[in-house]
Amino acid sequence: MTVLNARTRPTQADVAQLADVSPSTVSYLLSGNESRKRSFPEETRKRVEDAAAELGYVVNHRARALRRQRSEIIGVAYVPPVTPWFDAFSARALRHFAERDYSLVQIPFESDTAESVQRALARGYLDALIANCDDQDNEKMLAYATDSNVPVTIFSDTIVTDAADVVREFQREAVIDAVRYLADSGRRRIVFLDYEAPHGSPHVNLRKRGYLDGMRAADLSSRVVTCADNRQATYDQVLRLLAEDEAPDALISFSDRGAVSAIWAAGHAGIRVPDDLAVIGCGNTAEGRSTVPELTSLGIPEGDFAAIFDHVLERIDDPAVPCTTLSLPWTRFVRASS
Amino acid sequence: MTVLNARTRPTQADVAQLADVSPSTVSYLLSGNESRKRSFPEETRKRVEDAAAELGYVVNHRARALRRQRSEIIGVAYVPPVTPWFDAFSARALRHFAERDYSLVQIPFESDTAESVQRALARGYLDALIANCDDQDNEKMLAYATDSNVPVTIFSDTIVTDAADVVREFQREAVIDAVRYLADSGRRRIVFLDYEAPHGSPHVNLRKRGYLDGMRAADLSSRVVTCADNRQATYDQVLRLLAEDEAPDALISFSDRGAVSAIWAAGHAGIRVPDDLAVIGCGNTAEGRSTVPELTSLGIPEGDFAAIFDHVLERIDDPAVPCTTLSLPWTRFVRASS
DNA sequence: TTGTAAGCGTTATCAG
DNA sequence: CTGATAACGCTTACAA
Repeated sequence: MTVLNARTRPTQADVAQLADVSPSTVSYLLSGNESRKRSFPEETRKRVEDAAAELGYVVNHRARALRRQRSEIIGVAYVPPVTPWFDAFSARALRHFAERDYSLVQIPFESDTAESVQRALARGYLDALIANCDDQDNEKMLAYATDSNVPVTIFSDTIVTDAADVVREFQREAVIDAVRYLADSGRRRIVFLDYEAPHGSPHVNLRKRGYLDGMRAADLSSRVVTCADNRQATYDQVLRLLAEDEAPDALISFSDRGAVSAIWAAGHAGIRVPDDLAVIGCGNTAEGRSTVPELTSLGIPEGDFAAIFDHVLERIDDPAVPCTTLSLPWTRFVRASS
Repeated sequence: MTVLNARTRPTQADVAQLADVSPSTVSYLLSGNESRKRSFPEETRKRVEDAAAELGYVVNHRARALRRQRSEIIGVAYVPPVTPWFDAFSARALRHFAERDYSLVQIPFESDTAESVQRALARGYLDALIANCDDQDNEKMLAYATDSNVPVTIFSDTIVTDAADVVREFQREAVIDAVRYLADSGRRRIVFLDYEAPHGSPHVNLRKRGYLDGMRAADLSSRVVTCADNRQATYDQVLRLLAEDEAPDALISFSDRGAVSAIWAAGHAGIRVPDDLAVIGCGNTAEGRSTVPELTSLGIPEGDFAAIFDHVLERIDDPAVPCTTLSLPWTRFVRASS
């Protein structure tokens, strides 16, 4: 004998009572699969739907999650501050999963502990996790994945594992290709703008690697300038660089952000882009599109995330589906700056 | 008669069996309150803890959420792209709530529909929601809040409601104060750099309002320059502005971002900041700290979010706690640029 | 000090 | 076509 609590949301039992059917009928009609639904007469279905509408019934997610062993929540983990790329990625994920009735949540975490991700995975309120972080953190993700049994997807060009789906971007190869592209168009003094890794993380800098390999292949002598992680500082450094006797005729930047600063610096040094100086960034972010001239950039092609998302859903549906390695090679988006 | 599924995580029943106690004992010991725990002899507790460790038991969040009617997940909703301010805010929230055993998730949503927030609230997997958006979206949040019964907190200087906690930032008053500050230090030609609202949203621009009111109070004639939402464009506009005959001797920008572009423009026009031109931004973001000279900015003081977070927790613990209006007035952070 | 048992709201099996 | 009924894993009176 339960007194109906006014503060509490209506349950299927309430709907059943009002529609004068059994709770299981309500369950079938309100959240069963389509074919099962069709086995009910139109009249019953309407009665139930009306009753639900009248009471403002909406399914209790907690109960459903327990019973179905599925929360219909997918998480994307990242280390703040958010990058424009990650922003775009989440937006695509949000839409893709929403169409399939999944919620998407972002889990920001601190790189040293990754505590919030660990908590999320241990508590098990996620059906899957997509992590966008460096290899150091990726290793943690793999560990959490194995002892929480939650399907995890990571982005890494180097890690080999069967504990998680891995997305390969082939960053190194993309930069090699960019160097070749510049060399082919006659550039000789190509300089790489690098950034110090945050927190002295020891992860491999594949973009720099690609630059060095590319330069060696083109038989050009390489030069790396390490910039401070700060627009103004980058700007100043590029300004000095361009004032040198043997000034570069092309720049490849670790990030679009650095490349944008370089374009500004060139502009104010009276150096024409791309005529006197070609500039290429990495990331293919929105920021690069709003400079004058527009920035050529290397990055993940838009529109190809679907394969990743779908594989995540497959793994949720059937845990026996094996982890795979997905290829999502960076593309060269040639715009006005090169 | 259930066969223990190998893929399934151990339950309290498994722990109980191994430790040779009843399931409720395990529950009390592993997730009961402290005083209850102390009523068990050390020996039992140790047996249970050892068994749990051996099996790698971790509480099933879905079952607990159903039973406790509480998910211990708090959401912060926002419209991408993320702002530096929101980044900082989430980081503080993450830490504050984590210390109290709550998870924090971010819910990005699209401003026109707010569908993902609606879904999250309807499904009820959040114990509370903090939304950071403009008044247009805030109205939606209020509607969702009332029909989902989830405690919601919004940021608004104008909305009056008892359906949600409201945080007042007093942006208008802060800008009035900034104008007075500039006027007192002898500035006369103070210009406001404004931005067009995205998607033509009709929300009140309290910063501009404050500027206009402040100028009137100081008996100065006002001038608003509306910039495109784009660093380069702002830069160019400020450059033109500074080349005028009656060039401004002070700028107040709607955002730190715009103020930073202004500082750069001044630098390249050979105009000294702050001697010839004072610059003040809004938001007190990290970006402003990395310019030369450092940017004076208006914004929420760091370290005062605790009151907001604690009130959220109070409302979770007791739904009868009434909604309040919290004051978190913007402060003037005077640095080198003014 | 510990165990029994009744739920939390939903889904799925199975019988009618 | 519909309705009992038994879980899902955990919490918490209440009983022993």
